[in-house]
Parts: sequence; structure tokens; C-alpha cells
Amino acid sequence: MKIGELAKKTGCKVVTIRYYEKEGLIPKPERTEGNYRLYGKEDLKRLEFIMHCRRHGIKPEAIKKMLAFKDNPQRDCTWVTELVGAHIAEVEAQIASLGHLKEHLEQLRHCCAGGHSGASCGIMQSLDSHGECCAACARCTF
Amino acid sequence: MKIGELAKKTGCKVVTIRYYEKEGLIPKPERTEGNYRLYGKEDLKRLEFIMHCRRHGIKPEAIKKMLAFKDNPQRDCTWVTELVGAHIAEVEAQIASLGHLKEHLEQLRHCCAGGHSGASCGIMQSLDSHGECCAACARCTF
DNA sequence: GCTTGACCCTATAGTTACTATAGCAATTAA
DNA sequence: TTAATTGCTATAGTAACTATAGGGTCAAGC
Repeated sequence: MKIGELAKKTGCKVVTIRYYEKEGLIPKPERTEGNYRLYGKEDLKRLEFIMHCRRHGIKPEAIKKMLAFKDNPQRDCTWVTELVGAHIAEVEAQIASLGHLKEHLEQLRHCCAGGHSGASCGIMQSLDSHGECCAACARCTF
Repeated sequence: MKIGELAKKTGCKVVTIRYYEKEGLIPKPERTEGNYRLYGKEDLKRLEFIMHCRRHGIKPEAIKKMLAFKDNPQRDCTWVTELVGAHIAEVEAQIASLGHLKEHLEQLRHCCAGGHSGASCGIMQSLDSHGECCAACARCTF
């Protein structure tokens, strides 16, 4: 199959496939007479694995390691478990941080309902004055 | 005050201050004889405003607009309220998406406790096979 | 006066994970 | 046959900085 078909089947853009090839995530495929890339079932599976990882937010560099591990699976897989665990911790931290940010933004939103000039806009004032509006938060220094 | 002092007072790195200058977020300051940047109270306030916005996750481009508005505040501030509202919506979407991702990652983690070789690692298998492990999710197509 | 170290300067390139553009070749459909 | 689609390469752009190279300025101590 040509690159466009592979792209459709995997949901990965054509340019991104070429990019993954350049980065060494997928091997250089055979070519047709006309120099078009030709992919087979193995390539499809490999790219599906990659996309599956990407949808889990796993970074290309980590995927590269996992692929190397797949290609050479005698080693102990504990590090994969650890990778996933570390990733979960990161995601949790992001969620907490965004939740915190959301609270602040909501406080900020309450500072002004719109319809003011700049100088009397409560949001602008709050951003100016470091928290007349958002002073209540114990978790940070806004 | 010189750039280092401004950096300390605002928590913004020296290089980032210079970057903000290049991007037009802060004006080009006076210079000493030795070509060092010299900042005053107004610069400090402006950069504090910027940092306050950045800590709220507001992007430099939006901050630029807000600064222009501050410099010229006769206009109606409704768009600021809308900006904050849109930002809140974004943050909420991110939180939801990350929460979803976290569920998947936890399912994935349960697939293997480590100590296996690559071929028998449940995590690798799950990432390979498209969700033998994560098939329960109704919200996505992992 | 001289040196050392902290701080400052500019310009350029690198980061991540792609995306966009330019300019051309091959293939396919009408 | 011609037009549209798909493919190719190489290069540059994106956001929001960060790092590097190679130098200049300044205050303190000897």
C-alpha cells in the first residue's frame, strides 16, 4: 500500500508518517519504480502501535524505546510499567494544576461582567494588582 | 534597575525578559553608558502584569492585546471577559481530556506488573492489540 | 594597576512534534 | 490527452522559550 492508504488506515497524516520515518520510528520502506513508498502489514501494525501510544500521550522518544524493546523483547519489561506509572503521575499533576488554574480563572471572571472601559474593568485591575480579587487562594502566590 | 534585578523581582528569567522585549510585550528600555538595560517602576509593573497573566496560562499573544488595551483603555472591556471565559472553557476541556487519558493509562498499567519479557508484557500486548485491556471505554476508540 | 568573578550584551541555533510551503514527478480518471 | 490527485524532496515555520558562542562591563580584592 502507498503512504496515503496507510495514512487513512491509521489516522496518521502523510507528512507525519514521513516525519516518523525521518526520526527512525518506522523503517525506510521499499519503493515503487516511481519512487513511491510501499508499505506492508508489518508497517501498518507498527504505525498502529505508534498511534495507539500517541493517543495515550506517550512521547515519540519513549515510543522509540518501546519499539526497540518490541524488536528485542528478551529484556525485562519492568521499565515499561514504570514509564506508564510516571506518565500517570505527570497526567495527575497536570490535572491538579489545571484544576487550580480553573479556580483562579473563575475568580478572575467574577471580577468583571464586561461593558466597562479598560481602566475600570475588574479583570484588568485584578491582573494589575496581584489578587485583590484572587487573594483567597492558599495554594499559590497570585 | 538592571535586568537581573528585574528578573529576581518578577520571577521571570533574564533571557525571557529580553525575549518579551523582542516580541514587543515590553518596551525597549533606556540603556546605561555600558549598554546595559535600565528599568524603572513602570517596567516592573508591566512585567508583573505579564507574569500574572502567564501564571494564569494566558498566552503571550493575548497578553499583548491586553497590554495594548491597558495602554489605551477607552474601549469596552467585554472582550476581556470573553477571553477569560474562552480560556476557562479550554482549561475545562483539557481537564476532561486528561481525566479520560488517566483512566486509560490506569487500565494500561493494570495489564502488567513488570518482571516479564517484552513479548509477554501485558502493556506491550495491549498497546499492540488495540485494547484487549482497554476495551471498556465508551468514549473513545483506543 | 591588575585580575577575578558576576553580570551583561548580541546573534544564532536548538527544543518538541509536527505543519506548511515550494517546486517538481508519477499516477489515475474523464 | 489533459486535468486532478497523489506522491516526492528540501527547506522553513510554529510556540514559547532555552542554550550556546563569543564577547563586553563593572565592582571588589590584592
